[in-house]
Amino acid sequence: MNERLPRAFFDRPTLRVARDLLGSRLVRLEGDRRVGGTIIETEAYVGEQDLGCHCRSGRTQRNAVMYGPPGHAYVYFTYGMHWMLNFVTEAEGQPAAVLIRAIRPTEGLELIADRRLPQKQAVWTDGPAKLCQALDIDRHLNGVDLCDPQSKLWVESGEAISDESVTIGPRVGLYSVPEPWMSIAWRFLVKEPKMEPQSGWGG
DNA sequence: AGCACGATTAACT
DNA sequence: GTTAATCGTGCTC
Repeated sequence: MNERLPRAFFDRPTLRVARDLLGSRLVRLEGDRRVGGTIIETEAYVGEQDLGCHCRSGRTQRNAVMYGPPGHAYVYFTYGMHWMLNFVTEAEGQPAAVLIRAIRPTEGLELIADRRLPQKQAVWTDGPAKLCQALDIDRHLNGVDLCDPQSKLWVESGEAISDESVTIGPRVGLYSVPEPWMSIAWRFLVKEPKMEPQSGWGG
């Protein structure tokens, strides 16, 4: 089960891709060392009509990757210090992507520790900027083709996640976005005993 | 050219 | 629960 997910996986409705990414494995190759983990939280950002999406004002230099073909990485910078990793979905010309919000680290823990200590392991990769720091993901990976056998970032199939194990809710961090986009339930989260969701999810 | 703000995090009280 | 950190981006003048 070490094969990259094919472009057809990403060339589908964004909500389905976001749901199906749960349980799959994010892999980053540093030299000959694998670093990564199981995807446990995602969010969907779908098209120019989605006022929470970076494409709400049309195509710009920053969001251009989202308008390209599916299966590419859209990596952007925010809050003056943080990087975010997304996967482009749907057909070329149709801007949409899935934000990777959290993974459970499984490979390359020593490399992750180098970049995340002195934080505790439980919080090494439980946020979108944290996992980018842990996997050393920044502007250099923007636009990378996840389906190119040569690229150093990709996704592999992993464990199956049943619907009973998935929590669905509103996307995080959209404060001044009009409804229904602020509250629409486009966030997908694996229920895990170990990694408790953030506030507002009182299970 | 200037400005307000952001798909967040970590360290506070 | 609150807030500083920190700068690229997109919008307004």
